[in-house]
Amino acid sequence: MAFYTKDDLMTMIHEAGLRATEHRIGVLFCISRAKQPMTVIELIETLRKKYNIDQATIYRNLISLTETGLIRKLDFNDGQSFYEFEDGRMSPQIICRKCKAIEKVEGVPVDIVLKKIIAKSKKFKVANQYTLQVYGLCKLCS
Amino acid sequence: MAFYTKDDLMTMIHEAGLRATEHRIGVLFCISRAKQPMTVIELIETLRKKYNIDQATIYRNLISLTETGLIRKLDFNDGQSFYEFEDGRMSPQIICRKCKAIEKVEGVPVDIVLKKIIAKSKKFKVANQYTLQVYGLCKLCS
DNA sequence: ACATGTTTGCAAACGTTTTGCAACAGAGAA
DNA sequence: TTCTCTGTTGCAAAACGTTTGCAAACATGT
Repeated sequence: MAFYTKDDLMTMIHEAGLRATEHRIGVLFCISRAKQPMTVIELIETLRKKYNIDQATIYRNLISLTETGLIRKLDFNDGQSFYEFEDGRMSPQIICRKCKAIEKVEGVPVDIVLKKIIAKSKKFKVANQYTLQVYGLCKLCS
Repeated sequence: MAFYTKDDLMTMIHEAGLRATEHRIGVLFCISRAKQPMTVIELIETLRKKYNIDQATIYRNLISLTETGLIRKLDFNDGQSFYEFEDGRMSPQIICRKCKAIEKVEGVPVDIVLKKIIAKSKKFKVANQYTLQVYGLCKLCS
């Protein structure tokens, strides 16, 4: 897990073609230091306390940071949206049905399956992103 | 793709421990005959026209039918919820970023990857469901 | 420091989903 | 068939997460 300084993030934001405002850096910093993908609710609560950022600003920053590829949006099947720092490596996640804990499982060769899916598909011949979510009960809840 | 009569569906609903009301059968029938997973908006529109069902009733039926495992809820990363008939076989889907077309790709051995994920996981040892969504551009849009 | 276009806060609007309640209807028993 | 009990429905209102319009504030390049 990367551990960027605010200066690092500022540079990334500039390179993405956005202005490095205090609030935008704050949003990105918060997401980059989170141990798990964060819900919008968590982000609003945290950022309002820490930097007194308006929720509209947070939503707008989540959009701009997602569009420029600095963060990634995740949707699980419960209506909530999660955001995580974009580290360039997409990985499958396991989600606990009970406590909603999310574990990112790295180092699993998903590409092979993706290729098979595209090969079997009738309507697609190119695909560049995926989400693989596994649902179960974590050791603490089972 | 299964092709159930309303009587079939009535039996399924009974076996799920729910009352087979005209409206609940209607909702399940509509979903079971759909060629693609349907959005809630589509369902509300269709069912209001066809059976004059209130939207609150539709939402409540989607919940009860999902809870009893007769239908399945799908979330893609665009905020909309989709529902499809539960045929017991979970399959990966490819979604077109542009036209939002969904193709269900059957016959791909995903289980192998799932086992690897669980094997690598630190917090989980059991998992029973997954969603695998691949994003790209379909042949018509690319 | 200035000029430019971006970003922000506020409040209001928006679309989807949920709720409370009284009326209704399905399923089993009499 | 009729009765009874409980699950289900319609309606309207509320709740919820997200988006918008606008004027003020700000970041960046000159």
